[in-house]
Amino acid sequence: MTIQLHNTKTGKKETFVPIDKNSITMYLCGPTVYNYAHIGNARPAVVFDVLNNLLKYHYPKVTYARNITDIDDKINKSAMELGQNIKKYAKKYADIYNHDIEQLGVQAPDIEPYATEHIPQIIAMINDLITKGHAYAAEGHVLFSVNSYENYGRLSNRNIDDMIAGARVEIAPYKKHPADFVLWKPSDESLPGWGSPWGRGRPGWHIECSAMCKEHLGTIIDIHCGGRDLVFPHHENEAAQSCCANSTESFANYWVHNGMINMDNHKMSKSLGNILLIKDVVKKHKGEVIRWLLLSSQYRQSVSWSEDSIYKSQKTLDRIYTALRENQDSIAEVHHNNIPASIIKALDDDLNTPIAFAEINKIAKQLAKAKSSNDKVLYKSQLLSAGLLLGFFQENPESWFKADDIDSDKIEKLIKQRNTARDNKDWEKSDQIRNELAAMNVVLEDSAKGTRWSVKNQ
RNA sequence: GGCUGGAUGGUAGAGUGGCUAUACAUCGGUUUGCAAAACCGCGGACACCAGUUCGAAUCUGGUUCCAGCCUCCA
Repeated sequence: MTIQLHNTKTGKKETFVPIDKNSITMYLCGPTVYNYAHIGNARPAVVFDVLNNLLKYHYPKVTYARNITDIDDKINKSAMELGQNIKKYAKKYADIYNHDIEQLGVQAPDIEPYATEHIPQIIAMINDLITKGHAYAAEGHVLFSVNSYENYGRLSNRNIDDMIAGARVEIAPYKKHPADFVLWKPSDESLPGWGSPWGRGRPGWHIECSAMCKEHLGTIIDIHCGGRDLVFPHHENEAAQSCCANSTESFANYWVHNGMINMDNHKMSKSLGNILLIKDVVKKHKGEVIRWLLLSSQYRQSVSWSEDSIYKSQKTLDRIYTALRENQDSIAEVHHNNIPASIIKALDDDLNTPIAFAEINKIAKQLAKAKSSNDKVLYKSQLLSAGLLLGFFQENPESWFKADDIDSDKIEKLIKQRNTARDNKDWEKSDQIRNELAAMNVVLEDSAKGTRWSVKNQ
């Protein structure tokens, strides 16, 4: 068994070699909670949920941490504009994030650290950086000195001087070097703040992740994940801080970054104003459908988001659930051992979910065609076991085709009436009832076994 | 300007130096009171130009176009 992962550090696909195969550590940069979570927040949560499952399939112990950044100027700004308590405001959106991604089948991580609960660790780390000559205090701020770290820029493959030449932002006067970034900044009374050797203040962006990684996973971790757009500056800075503060060569051995979501061939982003919120998407579509869509591209590629791609995901899952619905009497054994090797092989290869999905489709087809009870049990077991690993097919197939807000008794009564009419070959009445149900978005399917109904998905 | 990635059938999306990806859609068939679902089957693709090779959509070089990061971002 070897997992291959594309490592941003080297720009290559590499064989994953853990620091300690009996205890794997993985960290995902979770959201800064200042608004409703969008589908761009959902993609890493979903993708690395699968990676977490895969690692847990292979290794006896995996510690997966996914943080919540609940102290940030964006949070302060939003909360203050709305006249709300900043702490409560952040907590509210952290809970919403968790609730929303849960709808997409994302399991809770092993550890969910909050930045504000790690202020002492953050201050200690900043102290270390100052002591070791990698940071300096100036005008109530503490800044990381990029010149003090020769490897600065290596993760994101950037040359500091080039970046400064193209810099478009005004440089704060207290910075020794234009690329120096803030570790600690002063807070006035209106802002959240904590006592520190540099006065009352709050942490800058980046340091919280370094401190939380160290606290929960150690000074060097196996895998650090996040969105592609975090490579610079966030991860570059995290790596610099951590390596300097901990006096280590490496911070994370594997840096794994997911691609963006594209709407009309453009990244979904705040500046373009094309943000789609999870809460709005799951109002219209099943979470599992969205999860399928998010995993139907390999994680490093962009996802083309459209109504059409949602529809395709819906239809594909409908077909698979139909196969399961036809085989409800077969008793499947859901177990790791029943996951087909082809699926593990696909996932081991840098999380190739499209191939895994192709395999799932083939198995679903086998299941639909299966004649013998042995085959039925075999394929159903494979499908449900692989589904568990990837986060699919655990819903009851009957309920998959129903809607929560529908009057089942009434529908079944009408179906009974229609079947009486059919027995009497009263096709006119039969069709009239079918139309009546169709108006309620209910689709009927007659078979030798009786009449089956489903709510038509939009 | 610097650094990354891309360009595959109607659409989405993998992969491979010669062998059906897969899904959705279309078309034909089986089935059906009608239908639906399911199944069977048929097509159809590798941006452009050179080169390497017995053979390239797959390797190399170039061209064009697209996206991302360099500024908050997942």
